[in-house]
Amino acid sequence: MQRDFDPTLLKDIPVFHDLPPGDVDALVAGGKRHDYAKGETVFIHGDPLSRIYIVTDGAIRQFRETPEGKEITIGLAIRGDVVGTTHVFEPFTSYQWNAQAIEVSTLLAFPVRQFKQAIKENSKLALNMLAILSHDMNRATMDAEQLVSMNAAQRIGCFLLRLCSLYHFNPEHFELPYSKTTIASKLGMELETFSRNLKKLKDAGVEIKGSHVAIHDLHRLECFVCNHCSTSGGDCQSLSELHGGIREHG
Amino acid sequence: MQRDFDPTLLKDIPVFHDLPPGDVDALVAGGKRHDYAKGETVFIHGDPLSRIYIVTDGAIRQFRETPEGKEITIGLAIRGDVVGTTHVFEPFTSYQWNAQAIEVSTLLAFPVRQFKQAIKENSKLALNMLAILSHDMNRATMDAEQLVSMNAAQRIGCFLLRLCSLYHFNPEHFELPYSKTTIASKLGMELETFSRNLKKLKDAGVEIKGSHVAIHDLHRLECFVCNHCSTSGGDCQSLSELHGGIREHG
DNA sequence: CGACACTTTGAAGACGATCAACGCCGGTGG
DNA sequence: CCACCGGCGTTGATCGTCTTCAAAGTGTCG
Repeated sequence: MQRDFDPTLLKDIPVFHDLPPGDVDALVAGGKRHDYAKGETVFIHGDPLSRIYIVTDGAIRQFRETPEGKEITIGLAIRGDVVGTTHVFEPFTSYQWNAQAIEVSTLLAFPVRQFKQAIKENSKLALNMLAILSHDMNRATMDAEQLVSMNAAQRIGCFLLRLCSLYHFNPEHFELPYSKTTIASKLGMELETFSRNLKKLKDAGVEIKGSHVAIHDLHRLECFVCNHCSTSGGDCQSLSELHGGIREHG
Repeated sequence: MQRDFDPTLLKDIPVFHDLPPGDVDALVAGGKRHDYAKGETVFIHGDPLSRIYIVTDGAIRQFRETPEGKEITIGLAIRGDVVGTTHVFEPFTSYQWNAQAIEVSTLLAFPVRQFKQAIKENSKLALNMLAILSHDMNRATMDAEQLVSMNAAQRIGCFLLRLCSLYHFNPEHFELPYSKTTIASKLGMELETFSRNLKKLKDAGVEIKGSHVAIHDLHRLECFVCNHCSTSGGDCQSLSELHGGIREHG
């Protein structure tokens, strides 16, 4: 059971950041590798809360379903992210939402009880979790803010800018890492709205064909996203400060 | 400096939960009591990040301003809540939003550096912070979810239900703890929209006159909030599970 | 080629934002 | 005591945005 994992899977995982190798090994020994096919379910809302997961490869979509069946994407977790953290310290006995692999994915699964215990005993681990949660919280706050303050086209623009910054994409030429359906859901809009608003982004110098994106003029897109500039014609130097649209990932 | 505080101010503060009294005293000795008048500013976006605050009395509104000047309420902090936590573990050097007292308020202010150090040295304190952040994160997630899945009237209904649960109000007869303007902003809608939708809540058996609220039929309001029931005519037993509308505060 | 998932497009309607005017109330000052 | 004012909330009319339903287009993979 110990060392099921390709050690490279454990590089640069924020949860383990700065932890002595011995600690990491001990933790990992208590985990178990799970592999998922694209579309496979990790857990569903109401399942007994048994494990939390560290994503070492692929992408996991977390979502809730409204009573009418509409799916609301809560978050997308990729390599290095943790799924289920916020469940650990709440008195939940079941998962509060669904998680599904949207790509071929590899997760490390840890029994909740054991992971919680590890956090209690290892203060460095606890600090890492605090840093992760703080960061997630700030992102959630910004996402909610954008939901009420920006229109669909601007949210998409923000998303693209953030993608470039996060993954060090070349703005002139990159591929969307998720399906448009997934992105639309994550941005809190319908797929049709997403599709239609891609045209509006053309005015901001963004071309999207299939999953290929070309941002011809970064600065123009930044101004487009920041309403102030579009109305006043002025410059927009502090977008990242204002909206976190291109802020760096921990 | 030590013991500026009425000791009752320190009862039931989640940050200090289960901490040995000695630890609490030591922590509090490093803090400073700040009092604010209604409307007074605690800090503004861009101020150097110097302190985090524990609310021991009153209410603090945290908000950002869009470039056009619209204010977006990020959260309302009341007795026991912490303001600025998510700043501590991020590489910010300035506050990322504004904080303002919306009532006469008392805060305990702690220098960020010192508070961070305390968390590093006191693992129980770290666990408390983890619990708080987890809880806030779950709330933020639910708020964002409601923003995209419910209409204005339903969000207001949810808010009222949550109020009753949180403060143990009698649904038949209670007063809004915040101004309608504040509530509307917190729910991500305009004051006019809020005002208009109060009428729609009448259909769900809710009467609001001034700041006085009377929910005549809890169950009907819960069904109103949960679209499933309104369309299918069915019962709605698991609202709290579904939407957190009436979930308990840590 | 054909099946299927994904995406685009069109038309209609619901919803909330915005602008503007008005009502209500508590406080201040004459 | 009354007039005036400012903060707060309500109401009405209009407009833009997003959702919804329906249909057609595109791509991939067997």
